[in-house]
Amino acid sequence: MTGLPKRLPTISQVAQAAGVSRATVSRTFSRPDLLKPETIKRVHEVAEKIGYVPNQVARALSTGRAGNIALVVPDIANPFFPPLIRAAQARADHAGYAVFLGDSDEQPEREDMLLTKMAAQVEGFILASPRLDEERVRAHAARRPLVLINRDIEGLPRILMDVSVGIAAAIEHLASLNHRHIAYVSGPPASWANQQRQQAAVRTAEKLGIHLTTVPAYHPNHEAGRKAAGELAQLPVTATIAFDDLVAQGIMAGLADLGWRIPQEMSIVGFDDVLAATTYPPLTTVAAHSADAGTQAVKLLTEVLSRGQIRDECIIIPTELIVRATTDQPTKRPRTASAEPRSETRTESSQQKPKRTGRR
Amino acid sequence: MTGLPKRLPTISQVAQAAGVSRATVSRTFSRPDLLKPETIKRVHEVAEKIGYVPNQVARALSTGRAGNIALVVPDIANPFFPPLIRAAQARADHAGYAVFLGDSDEQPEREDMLLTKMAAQVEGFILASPRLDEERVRAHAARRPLVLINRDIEGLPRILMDVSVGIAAAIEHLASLNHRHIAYVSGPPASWANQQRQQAAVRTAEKLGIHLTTVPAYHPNHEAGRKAAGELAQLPVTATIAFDDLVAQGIMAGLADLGWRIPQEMSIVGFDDVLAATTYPPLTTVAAHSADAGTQAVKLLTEVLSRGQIRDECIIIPTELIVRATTDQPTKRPRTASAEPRSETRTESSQQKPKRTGRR
DNA sequence: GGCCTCCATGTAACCGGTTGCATAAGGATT
DNA sequence: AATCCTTATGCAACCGGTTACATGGAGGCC
Repeated sequence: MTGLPKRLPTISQVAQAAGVSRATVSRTFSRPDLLKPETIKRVHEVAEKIGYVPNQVARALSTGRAGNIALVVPDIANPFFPPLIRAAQARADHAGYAVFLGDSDEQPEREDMLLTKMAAQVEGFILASPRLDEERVRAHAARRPLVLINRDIEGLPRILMDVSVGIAAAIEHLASLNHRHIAYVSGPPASWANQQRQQAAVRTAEKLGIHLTTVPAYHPNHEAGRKAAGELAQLPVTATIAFDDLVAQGIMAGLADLGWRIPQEMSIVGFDDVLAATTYPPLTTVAAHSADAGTQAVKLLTEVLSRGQIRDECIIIPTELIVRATTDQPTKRPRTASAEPRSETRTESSQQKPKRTGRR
Repeated sequence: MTGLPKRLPTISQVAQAAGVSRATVSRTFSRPDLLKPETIKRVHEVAEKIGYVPNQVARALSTGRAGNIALVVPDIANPFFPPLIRAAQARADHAGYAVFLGDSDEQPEREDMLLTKMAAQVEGFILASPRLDEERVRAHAARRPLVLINRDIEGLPRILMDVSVGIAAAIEHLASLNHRHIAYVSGPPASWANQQRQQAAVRTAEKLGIHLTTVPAYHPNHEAGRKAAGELAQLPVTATIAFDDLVAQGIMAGLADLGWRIPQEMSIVGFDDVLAATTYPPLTTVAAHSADAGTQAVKLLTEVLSRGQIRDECIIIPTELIVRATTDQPTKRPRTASAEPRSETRTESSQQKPKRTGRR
């Protein structure tokens, strides 16, 4: 048990020890071009010895530039975000900014609170998949430059993902494999991302003359997918597109519990490509390139910060189908008469299979 | 394209508009007990109208208390950390602190840099699984209170996981299922966590008279596990304990590629319980309760901050075996003569199975 | 009524940097 | 030698809060 660390060394201490003014020490670290090389050297030596590092807080107060940007996400634990966060950090670092990360826990009020508290400590905001209503987002954008990811609010710079390309590719891929009736397992109905994906799916299916049934999953996680599997098993579909990879993985587990083989008895397509290569079998999915979104957001924000102008820019990140091992031609189910109408029969048969009972 | 947001409203503007001094406005937000209720009300109204929020940066400069704590992790994308981060945030929030998150990308130098840059903006540090050498860690601890997670440096407050209990339980569990020869697939040899786990495994195996073989995986990820699976398949082991869940999942995928059935032909135990319920079959694992570690770390740090004393405290978080569906009694492999010596034969036979060829 | 206390608020210094302006020294120009 | 320019550095105000201390008015007490 010891006392707390004393205060950090200050510019005054360095100035005194080096026999120069505070201004000179300050310039050593911010505008060395104004000083004699030997002065710089001396100050650096003294600073090193004392353990002085410029105080970012004081610097922020006097310059108004904190050297930080805020990145707010709804849930760090959702695997969609970590790659985005890493990429954002890397890019921010590159531009001399540190990233202040906030997790809103999916709650709009927490999002609001975080933005308010952070406002003075950061130069700008990046809001990923914000849950806040448009009016509040605009209010925050009026205080600090703000870039949106996965949310389309006119007049604000934003990074969007063009889901339609990827979804269309996925459905075309399934169609070419001879699937004629597929399901879309949705995410949170209120989510902007879900609306985009669902609409794109409906539109493409219509165009290709494919029968599409929507099954709700509400929460975008494994468990919801697992539950949805039960419902899927009763539908006459041979392929499923899930809201995201987590849901897809849950569906795979749920169907496996019912004894279904993938992709033979059900083709599965995920979305986001965040788990993709780690599932078994490796998941066919629509890659959303979330890391790119993080990079682009920071790039856009730092441009706004340095140019002093807000650009009503909208950067679209293309999505892309990645075919792995969960999609294949539909096969007639060996255990039910192939042409037999549907659900009841199929459900029964799948329930006859021995069910795994690992505890959860 | 519009101009940047103007400066944030300041205390002076509020003071002027409310007809009081700056001190009074300040007290409205920090020591309201000193003021008349009606004054508070008036100031609040004015502040609300102007959109004033106390500037954390200025406050930090004058009080020396930033209201932030730093949490540095080696890799956000490793699923071990997000739950820890969330829990830490929640607890910090509770205590009135915001969390400044840094990702060191597993690089000691980045870790060093982050801590240096953040020093003035935070009141204390939490270092999760730090890669920095002990001397540097001590140097940072001398500047700001610091709590370690998963690293045992004497004299510093730290949160450790008692891996031995969980590992012992895992091996006893396997022993009781009649496994006599098991493998430990290690993580990074230099990692403190890996050393702990490996030692515990060796010790327990010895005590129970179980034959333990170590297989290196170097990187703690899915791919490394997948590679290790090839090696495992050639060993006469019937069960495997992996460095973490990611590696375990990779092993499962790798073995599945070779046509092995789990748990019938190989029992698998993971570590950390970060994926556990989402794999298929659900993974038996040693839960490390990483979220608890986050909570405890923040709790310890805030205590240190408010008591003004550093406690050389070491909080041990117990680990616990969670049995799911990847462990069972070893069965004789149906495709090889059960008593037959080993590897070559077994390897051949597994390669006869049709191999899945999803592209990666 | 005079004095003391207490309460609510104002005054001004301070936190640790940055930066516009002033100044001094040295060199070049004429 | 006087003037001017350039370069290197110091001086002091400022960023937006906090807080020790000062002040003034109201109420209590003898």
